[in-house]
Amino acid sequence: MRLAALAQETRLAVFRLLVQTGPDGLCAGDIQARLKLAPATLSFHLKELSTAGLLKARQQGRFIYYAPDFKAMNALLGYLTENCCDGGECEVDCASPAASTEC
Amino acid sequence: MRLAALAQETRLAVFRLLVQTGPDGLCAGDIQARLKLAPATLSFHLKELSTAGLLKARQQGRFIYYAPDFKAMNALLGYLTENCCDGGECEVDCASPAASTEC
DNA sequence: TTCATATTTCCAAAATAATGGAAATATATT
DNA sequence: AATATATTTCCATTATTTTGGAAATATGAA
Repeated sequence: MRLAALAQETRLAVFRLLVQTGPDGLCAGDIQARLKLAPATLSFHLKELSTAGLLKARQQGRFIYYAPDFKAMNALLGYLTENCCDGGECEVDCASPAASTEC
Repeated sequence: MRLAALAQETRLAVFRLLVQTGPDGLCAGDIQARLKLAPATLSFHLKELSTAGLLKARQQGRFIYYAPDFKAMNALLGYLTENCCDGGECEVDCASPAASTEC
């Protein structure tokens, strides 16, 4: 479950760091250094995020680079508003979050 | 943490049911009947969602109606894409999820 | 091949969260 | 006041998740 994958401080920090970094991503070691995590801990969370489909990994020599899967991220955002107000019109501002146009 | 509040099957089911129902919401008993939850269990999750700021409760007689706080929901969606690609332009489609215009 | 570095897997301990029965509270109706 | 219904709180049990040390694996460099 993707939401669950993001619903954990450490994993959210990892994901957001990668979102901010962009498509090139960061290798595990860099993430570890930036967020000060034990290797095993980071590895666990990277696996969770990858399994959830939120991250894409690519090996480059000894390094493994992780980057967000932006498509998956979008799907997740869409999911939350799906069928809002029973599919009908609604006066409430339940779409187009401010940041969604800033990317 | 709002994400964490939604990252639990039962709570997500409750929230989505309420999103689909709209601003009028449903009383606890109706939610309970629809999702077949033990009263104590539902109460626990409603409190989690409320504490997270995702639900608004209004008492009406003996009943307590719960409805989504759509503003909070939007803030949450925005949060995820915040600072995407370091604030710069990015070719990746990391905004405007399909469903966000359908509400 | 040997050594160094990057990352993961294994595993067990610790922490946190979910569940639901039973009792408590709150409101309404008679 | 007595009774009925809606919902919550209390609490103990169970289930799940997180953590990180140590060992294993993988890749590259000398």
